[in-house]
Amino acid sequence: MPQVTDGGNDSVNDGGDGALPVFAEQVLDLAERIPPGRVMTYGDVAEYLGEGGPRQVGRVMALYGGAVPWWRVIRADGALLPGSEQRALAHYRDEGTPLRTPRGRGPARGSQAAEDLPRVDLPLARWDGR
DNA sequence: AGCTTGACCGACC
DNA sequence: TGGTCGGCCAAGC
Repeated sequence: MPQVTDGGNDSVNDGGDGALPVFAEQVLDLAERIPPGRVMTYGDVAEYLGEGGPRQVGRVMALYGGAVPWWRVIRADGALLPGSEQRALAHYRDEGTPLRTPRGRGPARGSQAAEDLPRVDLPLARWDGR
């Protein structure tokens, strides 16, 4: 095998299907298979795949998240995406995802943020892949 | 080759 | 309850 002609184009080692890195495909596939009413944290996804870290998962979602139910992948603290909270919240209410009200059950006490955005009840809605 | 940033996480105060 | 610090992994400049 006479030289490899330097193969200038190294990398691109995607599954061969295209411009989508394998890791990204894994993340998207997993995101799609998350059942309604359930959520996973970035760290969980990374741990489930056994590769990369939470940040890499976040990157993939940021780039290709538009093709999957991005609202089912959230941060470890249960906070929703800034700017898309309302959109995600609408999906949660529709899917019946366990939510946790900021404080207070019952009659709200005056001091409260103008919006009272509920957060996802992670311990309850967390999906481990089973 | 090195530095900065990012849809992050966990520990600590 | 919430803000800060360090660590992790990859991409962009």
